[in-house]
Amino acid sequence: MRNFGTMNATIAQLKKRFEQALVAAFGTDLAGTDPILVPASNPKFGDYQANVAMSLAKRLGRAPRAIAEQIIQHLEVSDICEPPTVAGAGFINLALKTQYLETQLKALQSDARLGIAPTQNPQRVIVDYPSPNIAKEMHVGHLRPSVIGDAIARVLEFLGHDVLRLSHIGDWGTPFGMLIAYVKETYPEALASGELALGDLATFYRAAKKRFDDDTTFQEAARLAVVQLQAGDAETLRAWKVVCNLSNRTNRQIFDLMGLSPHIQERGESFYNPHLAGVLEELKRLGLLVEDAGAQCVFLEGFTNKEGKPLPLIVQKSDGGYNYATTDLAAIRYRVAEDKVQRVIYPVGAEQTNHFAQIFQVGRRAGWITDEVEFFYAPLGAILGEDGKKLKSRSGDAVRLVDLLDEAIARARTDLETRLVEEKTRRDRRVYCQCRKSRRH
RNA sequence: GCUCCAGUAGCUCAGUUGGAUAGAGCAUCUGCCUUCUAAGCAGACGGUCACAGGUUCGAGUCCUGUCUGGGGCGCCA
Repeated sequence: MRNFGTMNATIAQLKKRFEQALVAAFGTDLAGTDPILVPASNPKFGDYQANVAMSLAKRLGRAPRAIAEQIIQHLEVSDICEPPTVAGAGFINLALKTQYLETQLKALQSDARLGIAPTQNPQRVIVDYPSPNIAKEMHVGHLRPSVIGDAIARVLEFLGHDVLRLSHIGDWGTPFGMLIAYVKETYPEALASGELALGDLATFYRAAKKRFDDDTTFQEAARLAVVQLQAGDAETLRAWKVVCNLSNRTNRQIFDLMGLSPHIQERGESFYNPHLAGVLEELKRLGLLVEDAGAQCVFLEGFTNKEGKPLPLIVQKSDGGYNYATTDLAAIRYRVAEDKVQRVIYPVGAEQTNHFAQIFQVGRRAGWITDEVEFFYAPLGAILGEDGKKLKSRSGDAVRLVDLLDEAIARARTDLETRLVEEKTRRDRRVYCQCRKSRRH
């Protein structure tokens, strides 16, 4: 059951009255009949309408309007509504009494919770927060999951749920390998000193990406760096830690700028790293794992490739590395087994619909996701530029989030100042006019 | 090729288990506020709900097909 606020309580109350009226008018056969009470389709019909008379016409073998008339003869709602009326094909229209509304509104006004009762069955809920890859700066794509995720978390918390805010940051894996390989190759002194301003890192990232795209031997070096990272190589880990700390500080500043909850916990890909092998083992034990072209896969039901063959979800690459899907599966397993959640919400861009359907399917087939726990993917649209395409900077990269926020704040401030000046001018003019008017008399 | 999402007024979108004459904001036009390049108020205009079938007392809503746009589709995240 949902928890009822005041307006919902009104609907519940009216429904009860209708159920009583239905029994009084037509007998106990109709006990428990849904009165189909909904908000009025148009304000001119009042506040609520009951559509049950039409639905009963065939069953009772009588005209809907006659049924409606008989219902309202037995309907006792005078403490809440004006006298009900029958209209159209057999609609019963209800208008709330002004005095009833007054009483309700006054009650809301004096209630710190605005009439919203805490939930009857609080759950442990995880809300997935935007997961920037910390090898890169946050960009415009992180805005929506930030704001929407935070809003969802606040609403659930207000309702009385135990909300765990987790940022599944990309602090591991391929982009890091590329970066580490590039730093090792081009700026070994920065690695040794441990000093890297993030701005430099962003530049490094672009240069490394170009290097990665242009040179196949460098791609190999990057992949090797990932393996070294996952194998726990000391120097690689040192470089990794420096980058993590810098990046986390910067991201927290951006979170603060957006006014996000201070209670966001970082639980990134590195957190799940020790659990990945266990995920593989369990999938293998369950008979879900299949080797294909050197990669460890789970073949999916309902997903096919261009040739119509079942599509694999790759959980271990042919080079031995793990990927996005593996970490997400580890997170699913951990959240159920260790966090003991009843609900997990992922506000993530809509383009990942397939990915979530796939990992949820594997999670269910592995027995981690049961009917007792709800994994909910909340797809989000993208923020588009004026050309209707994803918002890009002039150089073609995604717009940096900090730039976007700075500009938004600057524009809002300019707009506010303009309005304040206009308002003052208007006030002065009004005073002036009133003076002239009063002088005339 | 397969698959997911979307298509409602000029624009941006609501439309709650299928219910009344499909709504709102913006834009446009008209009028009002007896002095304002402001602001507001009132009204008007504006729809084959992408298209074609089907289900039924009734379809924007459910089913089937078609068209258009967007996303995704083996070792990125």
